[in-house]
Amino acid sequence: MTNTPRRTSAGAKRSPEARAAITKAARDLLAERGYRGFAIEEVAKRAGSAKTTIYKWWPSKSALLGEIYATEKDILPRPTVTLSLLDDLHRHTAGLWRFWNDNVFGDVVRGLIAEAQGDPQQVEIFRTTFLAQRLAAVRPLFDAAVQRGDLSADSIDERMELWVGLNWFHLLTAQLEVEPQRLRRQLSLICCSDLSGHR
Amino acid sequence: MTNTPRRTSAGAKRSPEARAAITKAARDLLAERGYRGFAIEEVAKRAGSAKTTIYKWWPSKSALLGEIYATEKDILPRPTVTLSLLDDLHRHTAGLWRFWNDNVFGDVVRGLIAEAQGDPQQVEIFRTTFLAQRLAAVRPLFDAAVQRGDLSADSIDERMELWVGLNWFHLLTAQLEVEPQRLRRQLSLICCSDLSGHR
Amino acid sequence: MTNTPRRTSAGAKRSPEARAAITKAARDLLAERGYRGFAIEEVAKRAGSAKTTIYKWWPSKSALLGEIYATEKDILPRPTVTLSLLDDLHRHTAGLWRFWNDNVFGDVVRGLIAEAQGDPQQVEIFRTTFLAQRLAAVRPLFDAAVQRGDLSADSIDERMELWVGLNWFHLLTAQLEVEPQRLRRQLSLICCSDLSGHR
Amino acid sequence: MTNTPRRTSAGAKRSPEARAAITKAARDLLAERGYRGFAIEEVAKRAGSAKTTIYKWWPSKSALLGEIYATEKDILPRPTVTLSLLDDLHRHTAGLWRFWNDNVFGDVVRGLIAEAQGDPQQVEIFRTTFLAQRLAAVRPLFDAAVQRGDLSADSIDERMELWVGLNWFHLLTAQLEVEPQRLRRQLSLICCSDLSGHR
DNA sequence: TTCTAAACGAGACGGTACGTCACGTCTTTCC
DNA sequence: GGAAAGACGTGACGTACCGTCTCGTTTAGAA
Repeated sequence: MTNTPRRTSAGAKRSPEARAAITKAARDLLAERGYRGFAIEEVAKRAGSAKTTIYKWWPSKSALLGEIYATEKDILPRPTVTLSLLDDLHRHTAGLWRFWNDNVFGDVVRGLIAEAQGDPQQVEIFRTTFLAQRLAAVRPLFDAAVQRGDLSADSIDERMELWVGLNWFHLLTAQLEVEPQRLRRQLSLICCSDLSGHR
Repeated sequence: MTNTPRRTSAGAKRSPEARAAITKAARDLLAERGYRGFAIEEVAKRAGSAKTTIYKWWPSKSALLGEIYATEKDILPRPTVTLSLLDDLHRHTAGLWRFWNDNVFGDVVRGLIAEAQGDPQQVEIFRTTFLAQRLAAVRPLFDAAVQRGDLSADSIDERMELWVGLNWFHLLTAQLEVEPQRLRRQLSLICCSDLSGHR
Repeated sequence: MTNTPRRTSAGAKRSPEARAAITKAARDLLAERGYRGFAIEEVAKRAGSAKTTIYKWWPSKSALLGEIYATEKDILPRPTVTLSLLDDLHRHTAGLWRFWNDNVFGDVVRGLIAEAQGDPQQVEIFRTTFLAQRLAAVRPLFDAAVQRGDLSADSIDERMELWVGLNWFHLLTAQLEVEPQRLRRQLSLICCSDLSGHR
Repeated sequence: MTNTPRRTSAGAKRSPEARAAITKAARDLLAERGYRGFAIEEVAKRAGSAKTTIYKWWPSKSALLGEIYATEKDILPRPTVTLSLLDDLHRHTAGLWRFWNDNVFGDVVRGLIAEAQGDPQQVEIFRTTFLAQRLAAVRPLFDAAVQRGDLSADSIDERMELWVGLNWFHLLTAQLEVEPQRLRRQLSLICCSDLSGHR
């Protein structure tokens, strides 16, 4: 046997210290210098780690950024479901924008989006992992609305895309501070049940 | 007297040849290598020009790309106004996505958005120049709808943002090829005149 | 966390190949194009090396040139000591001027001197490293003369400066080909043991 | 001088204002930034003049530097003749070094020497014009010594070269501040009448 | 226990592109 | 027709990160 795999196990295990030091350094660096100043070289220096180690575990800048964001997802505002999709979405969106604006995480997401561009493969990865996770998080709000009969099931994806687009627009143009009523009006369009009366 | 100001004008004029050579080289390079391969250094080499000359007239990569995009965009059919905002928007959006998808220009816009991230100043510039121009181009469609009494004037900006967000979402996730009916449904939400019935 | 050094270990060693390739390229370039045509950029290209690697080990053009000069200088016969300082100095000086004149190395030293001007720090470096080395090489001649009782120990530095000054004068005015007797007479003043009879 | 808008003349003659403004700007610049910071571009800017104008009248940087030095030659310490060459030379040399050290003129001469290197033609020009003038200025001291019978006429040039070499050595290594007795001892070797007793 | 593969730090290295500086030549316009 | 203003190509500068590649040093599972 021992054909394909070879070597069941031996050798040192991945050091949790190194891992922690790297993600911490990355987070700090991002907080201090923003996406622009985020360089693997600098992360390694601050982590007291080696570039090789970083490249070993995170094949790309995006991978590291993604992990940072994911790690922090617990802090992410969890959507709550009430009786109105608009209310739910408004509350959640406002919270999310505040979260992006107050922390570095707006920068992180910006970085993720920006970093992915230019490499089709990365875009793919970004869409299927990161974005999918985020979408899964809000989907319950829409599902509940469908349950209530407020909108049809097959329009969920289309509406969610509009919602994500709106988020990105505000994030990428650094316009996360918006008058609540204005935001609510925009969201109401997304929640709009009337899909007929357009000429 | 008029001493202090001292000069109306003198000196060689900006060479149209150099300008043309640079923009042409930039366009070609972009077509050949996409946004990733777009380097000022290479543009200069191809244009038979000097880096300094480029930096003199276009303070940044983005500025040069923006100009290229703007001139190229003129080739696109201008949005046309009929009697239905949804029709107009659908036609224009589909054309735009095709334009982005078939040429490198999807890449260019992606690059412009990505490039701006990480430098607040650049975001500002991007928003006030590039984005503003693009928005001005579609606004007539919405204006016409207002004229027709189909929607209220004060909701134009909010709707346009939703529209841009939708564009960006599809652009940045490399999903520019979409079933027409699906796109139409999403756009219908943006055009939706019904803003009531939401709690 | 623990800011204390987590690991102890050394990195890769300086590659002798790179070093050799760089000095060789530098030597070749110097020979072909002289001091004027000597550019770090070109050295890097020829060495198949990276500019950064050069800057890492030789902080300046002068440093690299200095090293090249020093190693090349070793090819020169070391100054030899006989029973007469004047003879020794004459032989050595004539040989040095020939070395300067026949190769590019006159140019190199000229360049080193010229380059240093305008930056006090570089002058300092030039004096304490390059010049000091060169002086150490001739000092034995004078030491021997002191041993023989031909001149006093405390006048060595003063005499050597005169000697260097003479060299530089001829080098910097491109007058390295001189009638031997004339040179000998000038050197004889430097070796002169009579320090009296002057008011 | 006149910061008021210059440029009176139109037509054919060389403008003295421009000339004066350029040399003044050059002098100031040299004083402020030393030889390193001495750039034609900057001189032009300060003079409110055009680079072309400078290049028209002074074919090279050296030419401009040379003129600056020459202009100031009236301030140069004039050698005075007494009964002792050593005294005369000592007084003159000390004065010269002080002059170089206290003003920018040390920098100017350094610049002239440095600038000439690398271009054989310039070295030639430097030697036959600038250097010749300077040598002519001290020659009287040596002539007087010959008159007094202190040294032979045919050794003048050789001694003067030694003297110039000594000056340059100290100038080019930024060692213009020297203990008087030390300098005197070095000069005494140059003045030394004893050309025999060397083995 | 001993062997040995893996993880890790350090960091050298070849690259690519950056944005800047000063050069010397040129063209245009003003007086 | 001299001089200003200044655009331009040229060439090199020194820097920042990239991602890959040795080097020894630990470390811990397998023999």
